Amino acid sequence: MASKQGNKADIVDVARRAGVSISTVSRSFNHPNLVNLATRKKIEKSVKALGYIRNRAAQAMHGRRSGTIGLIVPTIDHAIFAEVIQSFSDAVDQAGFTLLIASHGFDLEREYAVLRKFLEHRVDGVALIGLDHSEPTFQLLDQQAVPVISIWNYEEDSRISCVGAANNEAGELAARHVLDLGHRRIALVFPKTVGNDRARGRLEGALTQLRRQQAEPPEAWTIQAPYNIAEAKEACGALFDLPERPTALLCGNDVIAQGAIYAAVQRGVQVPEDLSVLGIGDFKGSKEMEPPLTTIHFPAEEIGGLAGREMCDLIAQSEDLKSTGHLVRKKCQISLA
Amino acid sequence: MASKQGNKADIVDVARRAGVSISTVSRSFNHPNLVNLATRKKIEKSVKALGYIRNRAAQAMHGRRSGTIGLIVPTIDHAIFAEVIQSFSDAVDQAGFTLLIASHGFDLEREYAVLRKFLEHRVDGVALIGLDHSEPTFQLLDQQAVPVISIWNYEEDSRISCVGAANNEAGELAARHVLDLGHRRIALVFPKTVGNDRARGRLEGALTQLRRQQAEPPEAWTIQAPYNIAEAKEACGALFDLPERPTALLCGNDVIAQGAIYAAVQRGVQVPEDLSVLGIGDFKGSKEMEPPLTTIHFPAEEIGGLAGREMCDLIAQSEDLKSTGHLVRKKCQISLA
DNA sequence: AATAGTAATGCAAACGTTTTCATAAAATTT
DNA sequence: AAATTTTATGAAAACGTTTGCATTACTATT
Repeated sequence: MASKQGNKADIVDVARRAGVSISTVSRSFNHPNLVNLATRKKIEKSVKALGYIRNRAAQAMHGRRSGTIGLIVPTIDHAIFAEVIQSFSDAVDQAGFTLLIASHGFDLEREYAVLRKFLEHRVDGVALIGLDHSEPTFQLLDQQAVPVISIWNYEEDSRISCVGAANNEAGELAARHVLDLGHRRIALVFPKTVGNDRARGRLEGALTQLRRQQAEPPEAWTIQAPYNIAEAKEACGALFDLPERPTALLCGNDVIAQGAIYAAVQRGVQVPEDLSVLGIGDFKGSKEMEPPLTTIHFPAEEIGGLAGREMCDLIAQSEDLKSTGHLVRKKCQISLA
Repeated sequence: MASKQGNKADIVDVARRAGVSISTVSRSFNHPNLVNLATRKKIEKSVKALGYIRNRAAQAMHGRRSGTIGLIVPTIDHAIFAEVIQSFSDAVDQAGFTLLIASHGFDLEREYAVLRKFLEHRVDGVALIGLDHSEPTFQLLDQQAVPVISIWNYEEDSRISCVGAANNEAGELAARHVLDLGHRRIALVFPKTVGNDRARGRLEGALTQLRRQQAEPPEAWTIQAPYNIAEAKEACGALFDLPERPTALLCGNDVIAQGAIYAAVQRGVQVPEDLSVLGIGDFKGSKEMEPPLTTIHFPAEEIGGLAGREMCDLIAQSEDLKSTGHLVRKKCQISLA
């Protein structure tokens, strides 16, 4: 019975078996250069023999970092969030952090609840999607002074640090592209914009550009579709069945655009001859479709990776206590794919 | 200066401000019924005033559960894993757990490393994808006696608990379907199967069924394509350009099938008139394609949710110490979508 | 050979909780 | 009114680490 009744070995067991004090064991993990090589070997052997695994919860109690970062997203099951989650995860993994993740289903009150839960776990940093958050969320972040970063949107006057691209520019670029192609009869298909600053920015950017060129679409050509290929297909189908059909379609994201293309193919509407369809997002596979989808590239992977690295930096800084409380903002470029 | 130099309030600060002992504060959180209502109110007020947030790391140190579950996946950025992650996350969230997530990029050594990291965080349970894992991984799980569940595959003699569907049945069902449609000239497009028991099972199931009906495809019609729409499209395109073209295509998953359909459309091959394409996975949007994709439904959402609930049960059981060490296996049904 | 410095180690306090046990006060029973 | 039970609370030990300080044993310097 190397250990007590509970089967798991702790640092005391390791120390006993190696014939040294627990301080030495602890040091051999955290400051190996302060420990004699021979002693270190003995400890290592003892660790192996007992199958000892360090307890980070206990470490975290010493004001040390917990080694975790919390990521809160609206939803995981989403082509583009999955991409950004992946690259964020890779970046923080590389720095040795463990990722806590939770989704709130686009409900900002649940977002607040998740944030509280993460803070109970003493995450070293928090990452959120977008810049639309509830006032209690902002206050809690502020009060707890936890390093925080917003992923996805760039805004020069954001309340918290952010890494992302400008959605309004994406909308503008999309609009400019179809205008440059010579289109004047342009329709818009966007998801609901309440509580969704991403979609709102894109829509506003597109509208601004269209108005500037006196090509604002009539009401009947400004339709809503959720982020869902089946419903988008149906909504766009209804649009195509109108007596007056647009010659170009600006879609809030690629899923909607894919639905639009399928609706067009279904009706024998030739893309791009009869109709230009433009997406935003540049999802995997969009370019490979037949007919191919033209789309504005939204650099999700780049944003996620950059945000992850920035998050780690922020944490490192906050550790130095010389934390200037300085916000960081990084802008990634959108482009025509 | 309500608190010490460090700005964050702890239970001692709360107790002082409320004029009670820390025991009482702790009790009012964990066993509120043992604490006088008036006292509880005072404590609550103090908590609010100080912005106190409980420290789960400290709780975890008392042999209490950490309240976390670790999920290790090959990759997050994957239509179908994203779906299963989402439903697993929802299920464990609902039980109050926090999810730790990490991806290993199909590298079983990294999987082992991630598992170790999770165990350092003293996760209450671990979930893995599939049943192919390294021997050290199995041994570590065993030795640490941590509740563990495998998501995705069902196998009646699995080494660890599992919740999933039978991939070989999916392959069989797919093959039977095209055979029933009268096809004899059938090609197979599957991803690499080494270290991927999902793909291997499907492929074996399909081959078994085809052989049974003397319709085993020639070598040239058994091709490999990664889980990637662009490469799948290209690989299938090459297949279609062969002098002898199959009349049906069995694809290892929907992404490959989508690539196949695009390759067909690109060449003017009519689906389903000239060619039947069958996918496995039933991704969002597969049915909405034009031409639509027929696919075997793999119940990812159901599996994730079930696995999440089962994971929580396993943890609850292991707490009771009467842990029989009994494995749990749940089979979800695949079906023609 | 005496001194100063360095390397290696141990002791004990600290971290923020939970929980067992003891005790005091109040409510209930006799 | 005394005895008993119940309710509410606090003191202190415990959880598994890290770390500042003290101690010892070398090594290098004079």
